[in-house]
Amino acid sequence: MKQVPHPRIGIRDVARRAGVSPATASHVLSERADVPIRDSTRRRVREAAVALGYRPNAIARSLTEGRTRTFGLILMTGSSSFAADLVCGIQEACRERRYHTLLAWTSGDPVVEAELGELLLEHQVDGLIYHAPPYAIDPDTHWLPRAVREGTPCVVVQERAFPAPVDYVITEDCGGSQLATQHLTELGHRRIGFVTVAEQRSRVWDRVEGYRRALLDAGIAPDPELVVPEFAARPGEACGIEALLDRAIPPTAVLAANDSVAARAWRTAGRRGVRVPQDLALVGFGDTDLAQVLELTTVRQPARDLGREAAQLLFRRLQEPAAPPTSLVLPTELIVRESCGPRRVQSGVPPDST
Amino acid sequence: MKQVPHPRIGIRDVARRAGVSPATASHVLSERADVPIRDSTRRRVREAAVALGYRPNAIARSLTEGRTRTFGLILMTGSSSFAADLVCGIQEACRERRYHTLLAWTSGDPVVEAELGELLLEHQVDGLIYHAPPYAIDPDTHWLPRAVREGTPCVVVQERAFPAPVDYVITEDCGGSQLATQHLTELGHRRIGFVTVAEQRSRVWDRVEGYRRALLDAGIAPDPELVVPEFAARPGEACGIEALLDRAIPPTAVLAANDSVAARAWRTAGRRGVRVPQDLALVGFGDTDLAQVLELTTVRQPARDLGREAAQLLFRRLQEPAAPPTSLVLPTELIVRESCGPRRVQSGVPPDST
DNA sequence: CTGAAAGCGCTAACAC
DNA sequence: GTGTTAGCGCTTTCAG
Repeated sequence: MKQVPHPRIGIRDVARRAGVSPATASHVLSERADVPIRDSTRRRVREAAVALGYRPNAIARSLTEGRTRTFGLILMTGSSSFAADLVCGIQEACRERRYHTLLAWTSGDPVVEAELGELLLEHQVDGLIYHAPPYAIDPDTHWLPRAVREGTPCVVVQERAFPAPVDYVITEDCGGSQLATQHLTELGHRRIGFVTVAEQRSRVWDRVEGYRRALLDAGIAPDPELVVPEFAARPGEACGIEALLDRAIPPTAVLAANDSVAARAWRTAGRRGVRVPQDLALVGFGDTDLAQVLELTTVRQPARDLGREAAQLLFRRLQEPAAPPTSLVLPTELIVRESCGPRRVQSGVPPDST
Repeated sequence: MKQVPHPRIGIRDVARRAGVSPATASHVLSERADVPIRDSTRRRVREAAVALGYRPNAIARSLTEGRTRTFGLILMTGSSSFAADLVCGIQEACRERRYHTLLAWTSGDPVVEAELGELLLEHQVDGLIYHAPPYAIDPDTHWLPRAVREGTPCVVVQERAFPAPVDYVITEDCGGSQLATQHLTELGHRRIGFVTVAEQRSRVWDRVEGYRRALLDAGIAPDPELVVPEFAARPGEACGIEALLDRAIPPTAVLAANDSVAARAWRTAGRRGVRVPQDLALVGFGDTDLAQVLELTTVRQPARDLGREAAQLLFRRLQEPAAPPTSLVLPTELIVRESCGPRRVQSGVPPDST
């Protein structure tokens, strides 16, 4: 019956019970190997701690140590699946070092973001992980560049240029897209479309670029007509897969800027009687839960690794604050599932024409 | 050029610059209306604070105030879309009160969970929000019941029985499922299947129960043959939608325990030449991003509201620690999209037989 | 090897 | 109205 209700017990209680001073207790409880303490004392302190159910107060500790063992995470992302994996990766990397994540997940309002960011800084986070769409960021007024100047390390995820000296982790989207396109050409497709997204995200640009390169490599001239935005610029305008299917000679294969666009394209095509993969090969981007559920061929972005590496970069910078800014590029990978079907014969071209 | 680099400035600096004592500065900066302070002084302090770019240290404040303005969130959930909405809801409710969320997102390992939970407690979170599958929890040894006993308020999300006095927020799944099933009977379906999930989650039970009730209401005897698990008990065994389609008289409509099961069913059916909605009406559960993308008829669970209410319950309990345990049940809602199609005529029964 | 004392940055009583 | 003092719970020199 060691019921210890409210009266939170502190290190002095442990010390008293073990018959030592708080300082000694602190030394053994913080596993400080460099301080020589008699083994019998060590044991006594530890026993006292368990007996009392001692739980160190991280707040007090933070105040003295001048660090909180906490990272702030600012998240504004469309794909919750990506975010979830990212978060899990971060937490994985943090676990062994007993670091935490203080979360600021906004729906995209920069004002809210700034407010939450400020809050994170008040809480003295040891570092920041930032993932948000690249709206214009003024280095002088935006909270993040200021925080970086004041010495808070920051790594930005999935962006390449940030107006402050930060570390980057990104995925190799250009290569992934190239691989995916090549897969389509190898399957026999010559007329391949791309549904992009409105925002001029550098990530999406890379994907279009990879697509272009693969086309060129296959001796196909990229047709600007076949690259269309998912969202209409003006209401009523045909957009996305619809626009592509409306072309005089519609593509036989389509890449989408992300899995969600691909999934929508799949549905829309189906409604028009265009079957995937029989009539249309489709590939997504991201390998989110959507792609997994739909058996969608896609380019895998290692979101979990992204999170893990982001945290690692932060840890590295805590040790070496002056290390040169790093950009880590993680490889993508083509995941072949069912949405492209087997090799097909191009219409108009006889099979194995000899 | 008010470049203030590293030397973090504290409240004493502000006080000095304003020509007041730290205490006074603290009073005005914490917006304490009850302390009478001359307006001119107030202004001076505030000006000094902005001029110096003062940022309060939340850690120090927490230590004195005895609370951290931080909630801990323990998340182990299958659906990232649900989790994302939940988190956003929590953050929404926290924003105005300047509360934070310390996150522990585990992949389901109870050992890791306990470790992270302990960490949250060390960080002195003011409250806990818990969402995880209901594996067996021993009230004597599990960290959460212990934390509750020691006085940390906790609200558990989407579970009904927890071996500790906590508050609950759940969704009205039984009613939602009933509504969905009723929708199917009204569409003319008499043979309706249900794909459940292996885990005996109380949430899923509710969904099956609602389905049964609606069947009974429509004068249809529930056929146990039509309730199948998504995952095979033994490898190789037919399961999920496959098992249902293999029945002598397969169902014309199927409810799934969640959207992801529904999405898989859709794909699997398609592969067997069974079209949704023409040959098979399908309804999901959750209204996750999956359902939205697929135009899947589903039962909406207000995940965001769930998060908001969870945080509210915590706030309430901080004010009234002794308030009786509360269970909040949030309404679900049938979202009709495309996966059930229009009213159909039951095979064998002539249309509008008069 | 261990303890005493100082202080992290802030707020809360209580003087003035 | 405002300043002084005393901690919050812990770690950390630095003596002993």
